[in-house]
Amino acid sequence: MPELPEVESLKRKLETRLIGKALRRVTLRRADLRWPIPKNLNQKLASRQLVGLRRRSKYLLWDFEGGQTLIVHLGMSGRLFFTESTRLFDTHDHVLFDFDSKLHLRFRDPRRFGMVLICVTKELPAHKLFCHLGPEPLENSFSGDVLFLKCKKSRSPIKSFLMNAKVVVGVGNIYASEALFKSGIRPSRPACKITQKEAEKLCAAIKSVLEQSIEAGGTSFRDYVGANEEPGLHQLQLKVYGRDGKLCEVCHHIIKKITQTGRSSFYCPGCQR
DNA sequence: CGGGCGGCCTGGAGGC
DNA sequence: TGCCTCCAGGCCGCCC
Repeated sequence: MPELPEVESLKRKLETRLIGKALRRVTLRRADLRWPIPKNLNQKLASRQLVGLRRRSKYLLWDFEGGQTLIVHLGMSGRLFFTESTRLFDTHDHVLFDFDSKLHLRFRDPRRFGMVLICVTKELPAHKLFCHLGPEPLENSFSGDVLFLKCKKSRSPIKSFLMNAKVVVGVGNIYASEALFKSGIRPSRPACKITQKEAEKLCAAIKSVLEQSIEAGGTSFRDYVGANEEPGLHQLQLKVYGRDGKLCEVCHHIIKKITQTGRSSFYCPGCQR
């Protein structure tokens, strides 16, 4: 389940090998993902040079010369990886990107929740996927003050609140649980009951949990692998996510699992108030 | 208008 | 061992 750190790690690995390379050919093997993949990808991108890779939220943005940007979202089970062979395909290999220098990249997504779209680079900020997004959690535009002001206006449980992309982007189920553990806040607390001090602690916890995960190459809990199909290592550092029934490393209470707005949340009843 | 939830998918886990 | 059910979850869009 790729979240922000997984997409960021992937971006860093891809850019060292792909920036400046020309995309020779795009082959679309299956277009019927949840959002259909446009059939004219090859027509728009073939023989164009990749001039930049960016990440916004969990979207990977590929800027090509000629002013087109490819938008890729890994959804739940999406993978993007280099491959030697251009022949052996899995049934879930939906798009093949053949770059110069025999760099073959493959987009595989068994659950087909992912997205591969194209947009004119200049029109990206106004695109409906991007125009309502909140701040990037690792940038200065996301601060304890900003979080506190937003919290005051909402009675949603803080865990659901953090997963709302209008509040902050890129914080999914794993890192929301982990950041709340780190800041000692129960996931069920109404956002408006968070104090200024707690908002500052929570903001810092979100940043540090995400940064540590990027450092470890992301979390490979189920589906995520890196550009060379290598798993991330951050799952080894998880304190509460997926650890229900086990003992908290800090206070030895039993970690609990609850459901909030249809998603599982994990917390320590001893550490989180 | 904001928040909750259903639908989209398939693989893997767990129960019988 | 095999079949069936359930669960995972990001995001959109509908509905209250």
